[in-house]
Amino acid sequence: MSKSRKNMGRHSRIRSDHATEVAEDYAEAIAEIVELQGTCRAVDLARHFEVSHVTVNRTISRLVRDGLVKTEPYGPVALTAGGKRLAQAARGRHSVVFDFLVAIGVDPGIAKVDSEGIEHHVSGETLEAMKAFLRRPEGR
Amino acid sequence: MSKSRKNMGRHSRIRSDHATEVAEDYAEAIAEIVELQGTCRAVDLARHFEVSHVTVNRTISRLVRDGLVKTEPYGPVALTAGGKRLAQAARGRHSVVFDFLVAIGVDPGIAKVDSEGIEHHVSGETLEAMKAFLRRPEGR
DNA sequence: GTCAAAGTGTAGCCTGTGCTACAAATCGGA
DNA sequence: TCCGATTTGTAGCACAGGCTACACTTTGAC
Repeated sequence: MSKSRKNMGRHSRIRSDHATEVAEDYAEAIAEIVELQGTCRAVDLARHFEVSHVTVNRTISRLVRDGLVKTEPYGPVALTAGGKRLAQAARGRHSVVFDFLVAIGVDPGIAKVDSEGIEHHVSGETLEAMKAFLRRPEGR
Repeated sequence: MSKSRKNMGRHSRIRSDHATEVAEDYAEAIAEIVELQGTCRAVDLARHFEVSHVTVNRTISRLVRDGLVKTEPYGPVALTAGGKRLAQAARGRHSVVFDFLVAIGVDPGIAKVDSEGIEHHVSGETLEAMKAFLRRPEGR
């Protein structure tokens, strides 16, 4: 991340936000797993994302470096305050996108997959438009 | 691309489709530039995506390798038949997503940026739902 | 308590996408 | 025609994200 993200143009911003996407996905997944199981281990994330534990390991290192996650050798993975904030924000966006897709008639199974990809590219304005749509009385 | 994409799970598929996204973006951009200027040079793409010409160069090499693009040393960049097909498909999806966002009330400027990110994550089913929405008589 | 299974860490490899710096080619205008 | 500006090519670096192979801890069943 040599440029300061703020000074990036639209296109390069779109491309280089992959790191952020990954961070959001991980934060969301960790929050979810902790909620379900009490703690989250690396192997849970490996299974969740269907990648090797090595990849998870290094991603977690980056998240630790970026202050989103706490962990100890051979110990579980936990979100920091910042990580929790990120997870909650991602979750909020995710659920709006999901509900929205279902509202326009997409099958929930499809909507689940698509919303995971779409959520990272939805601006605040578009999210508001989706929320507004969901508030319409006519419904779907 | 060691795994055959077909055998990938949802999550890994989502992640590893970045190469495809880039290919679609380039195909779309090349088609657009050719339409506007007659030919497309590497420098046009560099300006379009706001990346260095070196990055464009190597990306084009990959597209050539993948049979989407034709080019010669110091020559312009042209799409192969496959590249044109990809460009057209991407363009179609892009315009549906853009029109859809505008239809639900998103500012066109915002919709332009968001649709570029979203288009790659929209399944055929979701695209159909968007098209169906656009066909509604009530309009927005 | 021991030992195997499960989980985690580390080394080393590949590809993709970004860059700077420098070299070579092409093209236009004087 | 020639020279400088533009464009393209190449070398080499960094980092993210994927992997396999192998080593080491933890944990649980016996």
